[in-house]
Amino acid sequence: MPPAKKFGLQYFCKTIQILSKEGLNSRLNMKTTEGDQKPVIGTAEPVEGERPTLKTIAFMAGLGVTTVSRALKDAPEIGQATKNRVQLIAKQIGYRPNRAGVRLRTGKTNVISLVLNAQSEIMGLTSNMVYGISEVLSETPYHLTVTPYSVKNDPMQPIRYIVETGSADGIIMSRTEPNDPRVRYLTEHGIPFATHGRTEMGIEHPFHDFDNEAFAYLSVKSLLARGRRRIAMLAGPSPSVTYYRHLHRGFSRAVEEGGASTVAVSDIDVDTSLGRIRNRMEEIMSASNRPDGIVCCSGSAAIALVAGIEAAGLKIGGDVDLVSKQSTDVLQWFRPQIIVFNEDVRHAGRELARAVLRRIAGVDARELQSLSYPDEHDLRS
Amino acid sequence: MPPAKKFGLQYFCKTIQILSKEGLNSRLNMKTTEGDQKPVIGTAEPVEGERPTLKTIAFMAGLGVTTVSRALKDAPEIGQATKNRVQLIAKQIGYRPNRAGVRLRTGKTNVISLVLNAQSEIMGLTSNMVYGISEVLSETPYHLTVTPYSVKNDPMQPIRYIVETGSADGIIMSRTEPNDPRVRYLTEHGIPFATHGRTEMGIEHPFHDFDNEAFAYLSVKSLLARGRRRIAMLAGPSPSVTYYRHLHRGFSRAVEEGGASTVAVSDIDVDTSLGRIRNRMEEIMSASNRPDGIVCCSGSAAIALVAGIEAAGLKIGGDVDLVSKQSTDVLQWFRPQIIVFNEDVRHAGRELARAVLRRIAGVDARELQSLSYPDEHDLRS
DNA sequence: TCCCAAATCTGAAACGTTACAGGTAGGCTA
DNA sequence: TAGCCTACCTGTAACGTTTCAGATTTGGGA
Repeated sequence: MPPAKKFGLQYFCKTIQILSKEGLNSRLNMKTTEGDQKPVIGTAEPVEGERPTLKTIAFMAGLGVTTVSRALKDAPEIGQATKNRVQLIAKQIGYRPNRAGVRLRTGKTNVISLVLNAQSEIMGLTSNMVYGISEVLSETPYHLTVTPYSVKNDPMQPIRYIVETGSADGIIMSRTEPNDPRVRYLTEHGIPFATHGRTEMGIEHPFHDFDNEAFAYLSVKSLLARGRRRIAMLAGPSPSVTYYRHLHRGFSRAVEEGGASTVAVSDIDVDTSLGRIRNRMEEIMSASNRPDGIVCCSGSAAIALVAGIEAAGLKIGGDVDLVSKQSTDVLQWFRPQIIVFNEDVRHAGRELARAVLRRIAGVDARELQSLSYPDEHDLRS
Repeated sequence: MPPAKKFGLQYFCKTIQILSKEGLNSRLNMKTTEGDQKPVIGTAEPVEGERPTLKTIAFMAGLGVTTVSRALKDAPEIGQATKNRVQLIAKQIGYRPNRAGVRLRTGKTNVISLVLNAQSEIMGLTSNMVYGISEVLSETPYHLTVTPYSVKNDPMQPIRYIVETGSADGIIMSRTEPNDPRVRYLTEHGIPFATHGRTEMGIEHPFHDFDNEAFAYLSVKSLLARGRRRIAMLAGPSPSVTYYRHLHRGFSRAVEEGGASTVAVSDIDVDTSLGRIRNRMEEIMSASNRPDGIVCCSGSAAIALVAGIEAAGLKIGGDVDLVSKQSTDVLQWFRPQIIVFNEDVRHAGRELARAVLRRIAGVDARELQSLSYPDEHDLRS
């Protein structure tokens, strides 16, 4: 008979005592050492190839499955000694709850879903977001699943899918619109979520946002400080996305305050292909009323902008200044040097993950709203 | 009594007939229209707030749950008429199998896990990989979960977790090593996987790889064609990663063939911070034995390289030429123009996803190995 | 007319977990 | 001593699915 290796004699005895009740062994349907009827008990190694379940622990501890389940989650009706013992066994045999079992019984998935637009990739945004979220989730039982959708498709589609199939406990999504149907839908259905970006629909929900108004304002200010008077902006996607408005608000305010004028940049935005941005920029910079200061809200677009500007025979820093937002540090090393403000998307990911988790835990949405501010790195000053 | 809206009289009658057996209604535990005993049947709308299950369909069709389950997966022992009927009902009420139920019963998770190194982000790699994979999975019942690990941690850790908890049906991972313990472990455990990158351990497994040897070879060739004689390379991560060797093989071969010489680039690689790359590059380019041609295998590193080169007072295209791999199209617009070869990571993601799925389906590993070739975009020629 | 096989269909059990509704033992009060 | 309360533990049922081992029906051959 194998000795009760690490659990001490008491557990062994208790188990034997339980075993003496007739039929228990077969009722528990446990593996036995071949030939005789003595089951493998008391050993602390993960003995069987199969994954341990509550039943395994219950068998080893000589307890009921229910008791084990409760002991593992520190329920008040279980004695402290029992809890300690159960938790020790669980740890030693490497017990991990079966997620399918939990999910089937409770409906809890332990999944957070990141819903992403697969078309509009702003340099480094997706990856940093993913890593930021993972960083937080890795210390929890939650897993991250990614649910992308094409910009041509209905953004509601993945959301509906998740809700209808109950495939996540919480959702993180970006590119919010002022009146965002996803926010309305999820709120109505009581599904916890957090958005990267704000809305303007009177619904309080968790969000994290970069202060694009401040970014645009500061960007224009720094252009004005360099004596630029004719300011243009390559803005966030379509006007339907909320931060487009923030950008324009900050932009207009700074331009007005500085008594400068604006030059419209039509036909292109940060979702446009870099080739088109370059070409259109060349046109714009070749016109007589060309801007002498440009604000850009995407790092990769900025590189294309520069290409267009130079194609028009103009010089950054001389004929025109450029300020850009960046979400990696690549632009820091880009020549000609441009003025950059950093958006820490990884941090945003962390904030969003924390927000959904706390929302799931029942925290009021208003406590889960945060803003982060542009961080200027002007390498030229 | 509600009419059998869309299913025709026969189903209605059949249902009624079934219902007439006493107790069936309560046995099925179905909701009934309040007051009387007539259950809601035959209606094709998703009537109840609750999600339909097999039981719902069974009830509506007047069949057993088992039959419905089988009918939905086209089992041979079910009559064609029944199949059609069941599938129609399922479609109309929007039935979707409960993943937890399936997973608990069969052990199949319908999840593919992408295991990622969260530190070494090569510009655009992660996001494009994610999108490529999703593109393929979106047409299947599979979901994508992302499991990142820090480069400081044991790369085996996430793999072990997935295997031990059975949390995915297949795994996609990158940064393979010639003798990769993950590949060995997964092969031994019979878990389907596909790697981005090859191994050299005599184990046949599905992979997709970019031909880095060809990339390095062609890069050096194009430098030689420009009259460059002293060639250097900023190589892939540590020598422990397989593609490092491929790069060097292609590099050495081309250098030898051209009778050129090499300049070692020590202390930095594509995993190093861009700031260090820039500074180190400035040192290297200030030395007397500086290279006049450089190969770089990461787009973001290339930008830092250029910064270092220019800091040393040298001119790209004049004093030195630079070739870089890129996995987005950003470098296309970068000035000074450098020679670029494209690696289509999104395509790699698609290939990898298809490979795991086919591996799960039992296809031989040797049929699931593919290579993609560098695609030159030299804007200067 | 009867019987057998093929064609369809069926309920029960099981996967691992948690919720529910108890059960038992021991100590305290009356 | 009985009765009751508390502390601790228990078995059963259920979540939705698939598998197993039949059950029923149908049709054809003898």
